[in-house]
Amino acid sequence: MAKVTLQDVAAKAGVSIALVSYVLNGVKKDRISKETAERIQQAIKELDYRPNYLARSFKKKKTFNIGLLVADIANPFSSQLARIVGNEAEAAGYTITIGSSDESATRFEKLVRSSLDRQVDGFILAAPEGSESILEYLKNEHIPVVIIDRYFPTIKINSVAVDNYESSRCAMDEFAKLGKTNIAIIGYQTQLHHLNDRIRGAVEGMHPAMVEPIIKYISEANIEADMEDTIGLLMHQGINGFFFASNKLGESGLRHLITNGARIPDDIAVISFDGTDAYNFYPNAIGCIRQPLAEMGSQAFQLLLKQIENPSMPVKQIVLKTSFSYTKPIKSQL
Amino acid sequence: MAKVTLQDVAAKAGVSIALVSYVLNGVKKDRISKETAERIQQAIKELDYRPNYLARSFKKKKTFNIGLLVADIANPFSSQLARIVGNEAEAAGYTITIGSSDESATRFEKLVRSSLDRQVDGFILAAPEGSESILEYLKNEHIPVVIIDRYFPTIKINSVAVDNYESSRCAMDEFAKLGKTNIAIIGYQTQLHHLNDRIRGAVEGMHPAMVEPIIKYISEANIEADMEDTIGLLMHQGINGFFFASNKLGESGLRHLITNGARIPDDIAVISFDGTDAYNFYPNAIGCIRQPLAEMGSQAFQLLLKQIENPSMPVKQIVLKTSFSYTKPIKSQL
DNA sequence: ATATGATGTTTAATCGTTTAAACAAATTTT
DNA sequence: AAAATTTGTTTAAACGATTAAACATCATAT
Repeated sequence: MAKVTLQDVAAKAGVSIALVSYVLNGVKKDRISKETAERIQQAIKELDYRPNYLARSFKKKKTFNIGLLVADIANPFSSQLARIVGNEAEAAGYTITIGSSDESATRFEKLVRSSLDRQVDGFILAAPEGSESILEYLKNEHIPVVIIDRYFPTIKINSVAVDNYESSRCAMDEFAKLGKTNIAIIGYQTQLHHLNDRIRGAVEGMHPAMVEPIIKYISEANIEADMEDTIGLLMHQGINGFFFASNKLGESGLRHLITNGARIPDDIAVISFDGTDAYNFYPNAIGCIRQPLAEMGSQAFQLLLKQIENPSMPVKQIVLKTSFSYTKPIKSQL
Repeated sequence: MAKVTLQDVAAKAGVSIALVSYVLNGVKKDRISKETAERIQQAIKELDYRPNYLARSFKKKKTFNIGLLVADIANPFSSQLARIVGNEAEAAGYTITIGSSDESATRFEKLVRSSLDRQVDGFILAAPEGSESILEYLKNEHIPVVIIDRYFPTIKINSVAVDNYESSRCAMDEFAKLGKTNIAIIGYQTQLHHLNDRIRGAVEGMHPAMVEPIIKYISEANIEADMEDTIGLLMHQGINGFFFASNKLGESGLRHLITNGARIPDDIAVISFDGTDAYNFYPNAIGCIRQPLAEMGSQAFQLLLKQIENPSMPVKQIVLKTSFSYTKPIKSQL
């Protein structure tokens, strides 16, 4: 019942543990006699030997485990990312340990520390507001890191993100096409650059025919109440185009637009940066800026892997393109 | 730059590594002189020493890591569970490693094996169809396990689940209240007992006034197409009550009910076992059997913890109650 | 004065691997 | 036939912690 170790295999095959290890890892292949190798393989099979990865990791100082710290694991953006990174990692023989910072820098730092204590080989991080110092620390310690979804202009560090500014700017063309000229831009009250880029992009994407947009900042801790107030107010100000800067904002905003009797898209057009499954339940077409999640996850992991294998790799900041499309509303036959 | 070890701390404090370890772990408190202890604490702080958990786990044969294998990490049921278990674990000083079997027994076994190789202290498992043999194996090896959400009648093993049969049976009373008598029951084509219990419960929950229910089995691999056919067919058979046996079935079913022009709940009432966020976007009230996710996760972890601490603990099978409620549809002011 | 006990600290083995270095035996080169 | 090389295998140290046991030193009881 006790765990089978190299020792047991070696005893059974009548060789030293070193030889078993060599066979197991395929090193010194040319030096080991065919018969011995076979005998060892046989013993491994018969005893159903399974290496103790803990011992191996300990000795080799490599855990094949990476820390993935997302912003909010309950958000489909995060959970899908986790799934993609997980698959990518598995294919490369790595496992991931997922943590959710819930956008708290304190919690984030705690998670980073605890992952470090567990000797992760690297990190993929959706770092929250105020996490610059811990990122600097990781950089100084030469710990492989890839920032995902976000970026921090003051820190030169590997990252994978989308072009938030440009995507938002272009989305305004859609409002223009539909003849919407009174635009409201709903964003978070935040210091995160990638989110503020969305606002900036939208603002600077206004067409000449449009009036000065109204910008509202929602507090993340209080989305529902804030949104209710905001939408209620704006409905009486002739807004005919809403731009929501995140999937959660859009979800909440849409709900309140409906309760306020908005007719979408005839009276009011809606564009959201990213979406959720719930959008597909909505009876009207919503414009969505789609993020290439699969590519983000895959690129982030590959970049991290390169960095793990070559710690002195020059910093690489990958910016991916988004795509734009409308949801296909379910049309009732009634 | 190199990692600070006990060795370094010991050298700095001018003591042996054993003493540092004792201070670190708070053992032999009464034997260590106050001055030495302070000197060591000082050295720990000055060097910013952080224990190598890998080494510790290796020595103590305890990783404080548990494997959480869910059915499908993309399903909110799974991801929320992961979040809850993760928090519960964190509070107890454990980490979790999440895997998604995607309901494949082969993949499930692979994940279990790989977690074992990494020396997890135990498992919380949403075991898929056909995983009995690997569960037996875990049981025989006395590896702490808690099955969650499901159960396997042939295996006596710790579990936390809801009363699927009773919940479904009682849900039929709702149809009765609404005067719905022609019920369609939509389930998965599966061998999983907890899912079939839902069907059985619904069937045996029929009221005398109801006609024999129609039961349809959807293939999980092909939900959308199967559901389209099924709903299309049933709409012409005078069905006025739909019971969906899972959140995903309900989501898909609702979509197709809308496209088929169903008027909910006037003509057709809908009850679903569990729901998703998308349900809240739906303009009509949907009956939902709600699972006590937080309690499931918490109980599962606590049960596992007890088992880890006392491996000879008698098997405990926890059955939790569900609750029933309708979604609050968003009403347009139009 | 000597045995006994308490106090404070160190020694050394151990966990299961990996891997450089040493070694012995067989083979090839001089 | 001695030297050099190749082939096949073993020895032993190391990774960073834990912990039982040993060891001093000092205080107290006899």
